[in-house]
Order: sequence, then structure tokens, then C-alpha cells
Amino acid sequence: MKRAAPAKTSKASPADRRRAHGERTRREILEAARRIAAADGLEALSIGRLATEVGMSKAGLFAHFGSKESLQIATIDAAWDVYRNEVLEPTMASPAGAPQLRSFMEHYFDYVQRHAKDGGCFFTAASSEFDDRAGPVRDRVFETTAERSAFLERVLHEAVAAGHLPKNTDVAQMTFEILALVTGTNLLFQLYKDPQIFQRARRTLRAMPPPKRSSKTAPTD
Amino acid sequence: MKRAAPAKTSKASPADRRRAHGERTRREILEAARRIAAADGLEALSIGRLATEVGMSKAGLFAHFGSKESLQIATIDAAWDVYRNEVLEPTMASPAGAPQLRSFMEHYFDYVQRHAKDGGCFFTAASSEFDDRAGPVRDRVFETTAERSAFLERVLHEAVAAGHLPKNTDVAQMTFEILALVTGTNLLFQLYKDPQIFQRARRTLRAMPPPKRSSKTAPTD
DNA sequence: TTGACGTACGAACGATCGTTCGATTAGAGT
DNA sequence: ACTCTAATCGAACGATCGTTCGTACGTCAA
Repeated sequence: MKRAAPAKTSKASPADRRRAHGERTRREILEAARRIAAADGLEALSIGRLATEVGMSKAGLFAHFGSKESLQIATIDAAWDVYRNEVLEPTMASPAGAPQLRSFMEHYFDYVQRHAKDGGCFFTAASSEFDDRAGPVRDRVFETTAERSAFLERVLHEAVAAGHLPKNTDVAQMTFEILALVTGTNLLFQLYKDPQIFQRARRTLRAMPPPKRSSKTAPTD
Repeated sequence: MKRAAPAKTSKASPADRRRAHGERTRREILEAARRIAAADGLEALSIGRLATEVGMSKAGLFAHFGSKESLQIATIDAAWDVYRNEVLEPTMASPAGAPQLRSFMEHYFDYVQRHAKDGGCFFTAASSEFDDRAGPVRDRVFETTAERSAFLERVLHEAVAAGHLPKNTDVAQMTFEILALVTGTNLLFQLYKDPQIFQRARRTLRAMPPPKRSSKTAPTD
């Protein structure tokens, strides 16, 4: 996932320190890139504008990535690191089960609000922008979304195992329902900027009946 | 809403027929514009590309709108006409109450699937793209979303009046829940292109407990 | 026939795009 | 002292962007 520097046996050779300068610049670039891309889209992220933002030349910046496509993918990876730090890891620090599910939602909402000025959830925006294109950028977006979904599914499985959800809970269905809920919440919040929306979403989660596996849930009508 | 031609008293003057040629061209342009904007975004909709698509010159096309911003707004209006024809009006043709609610969802899903190759729901995409910008384009997007929300709210009110939902249903809350559900469904379908997602959404709607007004719905934990 | 108007055109504007090239600088290895 | 490499730069490339301008071809009104 993270492009780790080739592990040297010695602790910090001078050659590494030289190399580290480029790495630091690269990180600064990607931080600005993440902000711009979240706000205006991965396609609107232009190299000239990004270079101006971080105070270097187009050519110097370009050399770090070799193509705009590589820059876009690196930006997605940087955004994923942020998402992992601000949502996934705090969630995993919570006790497994129902508390972890609520923790996931709260940390996601915190994440959305914290980046409200930059377009909210990076991946919702990226999904919407690249959903019907082709190529490595879309593939990377797709992967992160799949990873997000798999994480939530794991949380739900653990909630079932902990006895906080019925044994016959349809986890795949519930994963969809919560994913749709938080995705829709992010989109509506971005438009209305009204924090009451988070309250509504919390209420929805609380009242949500755990869907049952392979029981046709006879329609009421 | 729709820029109606100034109502002439005479039925079809020759002057109108001359004017009608420009109107027809304009509609052809906007149909292509709607397709491109839905697929690649309102910002990626460039005048040169659009001109090539409809087989005319940049300047000739540009003269119809006067600015790119006007073109974008006209494109939103054109997309709104389609949405109204394919979703709102068929929904209104259904009997008020619960059937109308289901009808809304089905027609929306049909709409999403019909335009799956063009990025699905135009307004979800436009919202996501313009949510944190400023200017008349964002305002127009915001208006359409508000209108969509108001329509759903009206359907729900009628369902309550028809006795298909409890008298003390929290309509605002339920509007949010269904809006988040269909929005999330659209986004996930665009990414996975798996029609099973619609089945999941239908199941969610069926199992959705109508939220109660001003009752704190004591948390189960 | 003439004049006005609606429609469309080609050519060009300055700006910006992604990308390439060659040169320069600083530090590390020999 | 010399070489090598990573990092950065300025300048320029062709392409495309939104926009402007002057023009030309209709069709209708006078």
C-alpha cells in the first residue's frame, strides 16, 4: 500500500538523508494535492496550479510523478492514508461489536466534518467522478471503496459474533444499508452543510432493524 | 423553469418557424451536453468537444449560450426536464400513498439504470461536483436537489394522509432516510454495476420502520 | 430591392493544460 | 579532483480551453 523506502540495514545512512529530502517534498505535494482533489475533483487537479500552491516549478513537481495519472493515483493513496488514520484505526481501537459499529459511524462523521471545506469524504467524491471511466485511476478508486466495504462487513461480523446482533443477521445486506446511509449522509451534508443531518443518520442507525438471512421478510402489503 | 417561447397570439407565424430552427439546434446541443455532463461532469463539458459531437463549429454553438456558465445551467435544466419526465411525472400518475412511494423508487431506479452508461443520476453527480463551489451553477444544482427533496416529502405526507403510514410519522426524518438510501444506492450501483443493489434497496425500504415524531425512540443500548 | 435579423462560420486571441528537454545545483562515492 | 545521482529549474512544445470578432448565408418585412 504505502511505498516504503527500501529497508536499509544501517539505521540512517547519509545517502538516505539525501534521499529523504525528495520524500519530504513529495509528501508536501501530496498533502496539497489531496486538498485540491477533494475540493474540486481529481481531474481539476492540475499540475500548474499544484506547483503554484506548493511554491515550486511545474517541471520540478512533475519529475516526482512522471505523469498526471501517477499523480492522481498517489493522491488517492495519500487520501486513503488519511482515511485510515482518522476513521479505520480509531474504529479498530474501540471494543468489537455494537460499540465498534457506532464508533465507525462517529469517526466517519468527524472525518466528513473535519474535511467539510475540502468536499467532505474524498472517496465519495472520487467514486462519483470516476465511476464510469476506465483505467488505473478508476481501478484504484474501486479498490479503496471495496476495502471500505470489507472493513464495515468485518465490523458487522464481529458484532454478530459478540452477540450484539442476531445470529442470522444478513451481514451483506446490512453492510449495504449502512454504506448507503453514510454515503447519502455525506452527500446531503456537503450540500446543506447542516449538522442536523448527522443526528438524523444516528437516529436511522439506532432504529435500523437487523436484516435477517434467507428469510423472505414477508412484505407488509 | 422552462424557458417558454414568448406566447404568440397567432398560432404559428412564419417568424416563429424561422426562430424554431435555432430552438431545435439548441435542443440537440443540450441533449448531447446532458450526456457528456452526466458521464464526465459539468466542468469536463467543454465547448470544443460538444461542438464536435453535434457537428458544428465552436463559435456557432457558443452563440447559443453566450458563456460556458450559461451552457452549464441550461444543461442542468435539460437534465431536470428528463428527470421530471422519467421519474416525477410517472410517480404522480400512481395512486397516492404507499404505492406512490414504491412507484417513486422504482421509477428512480429505472432512471438510474437507463442512464447507467452516462453516469447514472445526473443530480447526484452534479451535487458531488459542485457541492463546495460558489456561483449560479451550484445554486441551480442546489435548487433541483431541494425540489427533489420537497417532492419526496409531499409523497410521504400524502401516504400519511391516506393512512398508509402512522399519523405521527416523522416525515422530515423519513424523507432524509429515503433520500440517503436512493442516493447511496445510485452511487454504489454506478461503481459496482450490480443490479442486485436495487434488490437490496427495495428490501431496505420494505423493512424500514416509519420514524415517529417527537418520541425519543429510546436507544436499545 | 433593400435592410434587418437569426444563425452559423473560420480565424484568431491569451491562457492553461500535460509533457519534454537541457542545464544547474548540492551532496556522496571514488 | 572527478564522477555520479537526486532534485529542481526555465523554456518551450503542441493541444485545448473559453471567448471575441468579422463575415456570410438565409428568410422575412418593408
